[in-house]
Amino acid sequence: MTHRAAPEHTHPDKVPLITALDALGDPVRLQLVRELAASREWTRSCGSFDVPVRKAALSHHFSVLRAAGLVEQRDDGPKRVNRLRREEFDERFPGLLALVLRGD
Amino acid sequence: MTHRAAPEHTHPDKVPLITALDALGDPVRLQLVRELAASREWTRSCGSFDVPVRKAALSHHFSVLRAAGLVEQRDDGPKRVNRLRREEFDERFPGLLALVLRGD
DNA sequence: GGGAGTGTACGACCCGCATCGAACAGTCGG
DNA sequence: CCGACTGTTCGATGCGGGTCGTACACTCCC
Repeated sequence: MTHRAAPEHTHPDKVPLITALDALGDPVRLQLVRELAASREWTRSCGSFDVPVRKAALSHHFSVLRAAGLVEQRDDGPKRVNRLRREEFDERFPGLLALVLRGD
Repeated sequence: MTHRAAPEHTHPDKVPLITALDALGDPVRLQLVRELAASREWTRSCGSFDVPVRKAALSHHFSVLRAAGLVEQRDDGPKRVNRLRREEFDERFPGLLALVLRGD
């Protein structure tokens, strides 16, 4: 046994607007979302992102992104791979994700 | 003479996305924007908003909103009246304001 | 001119958050 | 079974942002 505890997710439907704005209002998390959006689903492990923070902080940021309904995670061997919740999040906050990914 | 110094404004065009998200990611400022959106332009003075902070903090929040290109201010006698920059801001960040004003 | 009203500037305080290092848990491959 | 790798958790730290009180500037009206 000894399964790893599944990460706690929050569906975008239950996310207050201010939580979403707050989650996206951080440079590191914004970068994570953008980089994740540019990758195929379930291909990026947490440590594979180009952000200037150590893994402890990184783990924290992913926790915030999960709580904001932006990211879904799944265990894949020793790694934890990620997926951007495009459709669900966009249905809850139409256009917000598009705005974030619109570069500039 | 002794004109009052005109408040410093930033046009939405020059506002980075993260600045806008950060400005809207605060409960007090979110309330200010919403309340302002529900009023006719140039009718609300800074002190006329129903927020649980004193005027020093209030002044700070309006400074942030100006810097984010969300609010325009004009001196009207002893008061300083406000206007939500709907069109300009929406052109810069399409849909974001709508999202904020969509209540829920 | 004086007083009331409005908003800004300044300094101080404080709480929260982002960060880190280290220790731990789980997984896989040799 | 042991070591390398990945990510979480914990406690500690530092700093930035939100808040306040006070003092100040400006405007209007009496």
